[in-house]
Parts: sequence; C-alpha cells; structure tokens
Amino acid sequence: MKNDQAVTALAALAHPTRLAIFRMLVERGPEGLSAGVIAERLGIPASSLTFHVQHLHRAGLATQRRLSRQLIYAADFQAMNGLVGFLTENCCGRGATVCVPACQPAAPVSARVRKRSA
Amino acid sequence: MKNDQAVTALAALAHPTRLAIFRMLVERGPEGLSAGVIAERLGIPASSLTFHVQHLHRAGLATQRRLSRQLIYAADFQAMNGLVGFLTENCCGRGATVCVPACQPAAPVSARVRKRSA
DNA sequence: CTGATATTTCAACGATACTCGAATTATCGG
DNA sequence: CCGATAATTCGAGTATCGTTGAAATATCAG
Repeated sequence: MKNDQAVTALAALAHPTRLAIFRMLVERGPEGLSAGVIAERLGIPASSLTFHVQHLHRAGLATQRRLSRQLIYAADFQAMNGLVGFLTENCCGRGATVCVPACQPAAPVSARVRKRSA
Repeated sequence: MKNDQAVTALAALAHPTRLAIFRMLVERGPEGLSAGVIAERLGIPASSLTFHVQHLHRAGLATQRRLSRQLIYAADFQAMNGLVGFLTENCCGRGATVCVPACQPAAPVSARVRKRSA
C-alpha cells in the first residue's frame, strides 16, 4: 500500500460515524448491508449516510453492489489487510514485519445465522 | 483502546505531514528527534511543525520531553500497538485476533549508528 | 542580566469537511 | 406507463482543519 492510499484510508476511518459503519460491515461479512439498513441502525438521515459510506467506498475500504432497488455495501477485507500491513511495516519499527494479520471474516453470515438459531 | 481514542489516533495519522513525522519518529526510535530537526527535514515552518507534532502528542502517539533548549518528540510504540490491536480486533473480523503485532524498534539508535559505521 | 537559540502561542485567513432537507435518479410491481 | 420504494445528488449553512508570520516564552552561555 502506498503512502497516499494509507492517508486516504486512515482519514476514512477517522470519523465516529464512518468507523461505526465500517465495524458494522466487518461484523456482517461479505454479505454486506444495504444503505437503508445502515442509516436506520445509526439513526442518521439517508443523505448523511451516503456521504460517509461513499467516503469509505472511495477510500477502497468498502465495496458497493446493487441488489435490485438496494445498494449493498460490504467491508473490503483485502484493503483493510493492506492498511494494517502498512501500519505494522512502516509505523511499528523494523522488528514487527514478521507479523501478518489475517483480515477476513471467520465465516459467512448464512453459516453464523444457522449457528445462532441452532 | 476505546473507540474514541482510536478515532483520535486515526485522525492524527490521517495527514501526509503528520504521517511523515510519525514514520520519522518510528524509524528514529526512543531517542526521538527535536522539533527543529523535524521541521528542517520536512521543510516546513516551525509553527506548522508544532501544530502537527502536538496533534500527534495529544492523540497519545508521540511523547514529549525537554532536553535543555530542545523539545524531543518520540513515537509512543505502546500507543501504536494499541491502535493496530484495535484495528485487527474490531475491524478485521473475528478470525484475526490470533495475530499480535509487536510494535517496537528493533534496536536503540546508538547501536544502529555503531553498526552503520562499522 | 543580556543576548542568542529553540519552540510555542496567537491571530487571521482560506480551504475542506459535515450535516441535512429538497430535488433527482434508478428500480420494481402491476 | 404509473406509483412506490431506495438511494444519490445538490445546495447552503456551520464547523473544523491547516498554514503561516509575528509575538511571546523558555533555556542556556557568558
């Protein structure tokens, strides 16, 4: 990850609302969440949600796909991996490069839902 | 690390100049660098440097100590460790908590200088 | 104390970020 | 096509950030 990308990604996460959105997406996994659901959970206007979630999208931290009328956003774990890697390699001293964090969800949502109801 | 602290730390690093300062401090290690040296290396006015380095200090990412007329700033590796830990634990999914990055310099500056000249 | 050095504080300005209601675009069911 | 739903874009107002020169503070050497 380049220096500029890192700054962009850090700025994207450096806001309470956006960090909350991103954590929500991480917890949800690849299945993602629609803009409406996120806005409702956070209790913010739709236009405000768009502003923040697109910030994450532009920074490369969230993917976007359309599902009929809804736009689904999901965390981009590869990008997050890149950011954490950048921080450990460039901002944690030379002795830390041995550590390779694995940024990805433990299991798809469908499996977790099944597990929860079991 | 609390959510608010993480946002503060992320915001502190989310600026080209401050990220450059922090990387400089990380590379330097516990010995730190004086405000004047940092400003000179970056080619920015002293008042601008103060603005940014204090931002890092307030965010807990840099320590400050006085050495006669100079103020020495150094990276706070423990804080950085906390931030990386927060990101891996809260923003990288549940499967990533096994990784514990060790954020600290490989060796004190004095040793490295000796090594370099050898 | 005096002068010199190192850094911070202050004040003012321009630029960017955030918020949110209203208008617009996209999709779907019938 | 039409009405309804989901989301974005637009516009305007407020707030915060970033930059910098000038003035103030702290430390030291003599």
